[in-house]
Amino acid sequence: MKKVIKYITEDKTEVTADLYLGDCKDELLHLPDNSVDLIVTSPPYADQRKNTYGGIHADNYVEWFLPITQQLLRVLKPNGTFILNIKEKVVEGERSTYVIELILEMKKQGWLWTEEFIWHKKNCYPGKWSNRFRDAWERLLQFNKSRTFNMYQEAVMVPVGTWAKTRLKNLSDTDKVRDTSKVGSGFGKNISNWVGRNKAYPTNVLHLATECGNKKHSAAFPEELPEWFIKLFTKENDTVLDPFMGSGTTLLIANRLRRNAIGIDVVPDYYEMVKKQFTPLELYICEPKVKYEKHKPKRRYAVR
Amino acid sequence: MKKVIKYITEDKTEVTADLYLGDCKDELLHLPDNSVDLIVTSPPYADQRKNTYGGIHADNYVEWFLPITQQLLRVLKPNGTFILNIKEKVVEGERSTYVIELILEMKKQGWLWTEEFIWHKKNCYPGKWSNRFRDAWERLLQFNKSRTFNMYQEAVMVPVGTWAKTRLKNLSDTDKVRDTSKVGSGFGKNISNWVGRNKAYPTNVLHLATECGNKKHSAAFPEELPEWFIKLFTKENDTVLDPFMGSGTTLLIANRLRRNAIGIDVVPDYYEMVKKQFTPLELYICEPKVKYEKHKPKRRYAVR
DNA sequence: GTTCCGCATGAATCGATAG
DNA sequence: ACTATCGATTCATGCGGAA
Repeated sequence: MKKVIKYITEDKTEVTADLYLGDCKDELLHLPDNSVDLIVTSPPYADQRKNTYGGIHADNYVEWFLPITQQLLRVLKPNGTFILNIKEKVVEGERSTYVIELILEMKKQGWLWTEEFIWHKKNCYPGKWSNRFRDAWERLLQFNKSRTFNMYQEAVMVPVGTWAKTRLKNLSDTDKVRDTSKVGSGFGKNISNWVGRNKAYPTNVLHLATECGNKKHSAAFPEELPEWFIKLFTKENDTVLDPFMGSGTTLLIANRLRRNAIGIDVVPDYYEMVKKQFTPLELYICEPKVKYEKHKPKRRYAVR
Repeated sequence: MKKVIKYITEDKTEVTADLYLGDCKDELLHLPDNSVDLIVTSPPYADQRKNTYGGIHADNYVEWFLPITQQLLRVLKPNGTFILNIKEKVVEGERSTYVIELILEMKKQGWLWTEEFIWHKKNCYPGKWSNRFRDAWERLLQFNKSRTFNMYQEAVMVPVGTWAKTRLKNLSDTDKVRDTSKVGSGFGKNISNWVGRNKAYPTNVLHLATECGNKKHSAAFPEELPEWFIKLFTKENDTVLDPFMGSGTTLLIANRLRRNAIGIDVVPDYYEMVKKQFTPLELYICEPKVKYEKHKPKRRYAVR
């Protein structure tokens, strides 16, 4: 099953959102070879989310996942990137090893394990104390088909530390904040050219907040996470795939950043929910780009 | 070779520091079974520290390390804990797999892999590459012999004078600006929210800086790291072991916290340096315990 | 005694050059 | 061809000396 939603932005750029309902192992067969620039996904963890995904047992997890990664390897472009958000769970007081076993098996498939980013979750509720240690991080495994993958580092630069404040004396605090938010919105590339050296390249630790407000969806995936990787590994009009789209956060961000999106989910409720999300109630008149992009761009749409 | 240094604190408590010079695989044979409460160590990483430790090649690392973990398993008490600080390096554009292979092999030895803490390094090594960001984290793998290991969470949750307060006291503008900018919405966007709290909420991510001021030795091991684990996994008069003691940071902290310490190192220079460190020039008059341990306890010493 | 500023120093990584 | 060494790149921290 397939549904294509096409957006035409004010500058005549088309970005699409293709939705598939079904097991991604099967639905991925519909995608051609070497057609996806970035895969960002957060598959169901072992024995998690039993109600929706049926709960894959930790012992069978690798076996279950490998046919999918085989397909992902096929559809990914030679210079594309696969970001896998996963964390092993604790079973009877011990950490399961299916994640590290999966890494070793994927290498045998031909994947390169190029990096492991850490998502360092920040506490949303500073006043709330628990009697247990909070699990404050998750793995973001990066896999590639080639060592020469595409990477647009300037898109995700961060403000430099205060040690360089002598250089920034002429800039006010509001200037700095405004520059930051502008970069954060995903537009206005290469601001560092005219701001000077007040930006630094980030590290492989992402210090982001967990999603606090939105508890509608089971998968609490902060928007900043896919946004960061989409900006880092794709350019406009590239294609982003999420084979376990869930509530569709990755797709939404991809379209917002003018990337084409492909989403797959086996759960009809998720599929319908995302479909609705991608169907605006009205046609909007296109507006010109606004400086600093505080809003989400209006767009016309068509369903074919 | 062995050297025992005994401290007698003001409340008649004795804490000792045992130093061994030699390969820890051999020296560990001198320790009795089930005699150590906590092992905290940072072995030489693969292809690292060539000038001092010879540099173990990544391909041989697991084979080299397993006999040592076998001994560590023997000397650790049934309810003790082993904290292993390690990080794989990049080889030909890919992350080495020797660390995750080591985990799998240690499980075969009987170890339980119970937790993985993350050391998020505030000041990581600089550099820029076209396909990679700076590496800002290291693994702190926790292994146990039993699921019912000793853990004194109150010690690290308990307030003041510890890790949390010192960190917050030095809260830099970098923290505020950068964290705020990275998080678009919601609250809890800022570490400064923690200021004023009298309790540290423990997570499995430790956000610490390396110490690059110490020019004498190469051990960039921040004191807070062993301190945190020693408080978490031992009580006073317990025994802490570091089979790769290096500059002896772990031992020093252990004694300071009134834990017995055992250190091993194969490098004579390190051995001599640590020995000197544990030999104060004067006898100090004992002082009463100060609340929250803001000071380093004075102590008498004896060498036998 | 503060605050400020200059400076060396890192468990790094890549690509080119040398043996 | 394959391994070993070297230069270039980069940024936060804490120390010491100065204002």
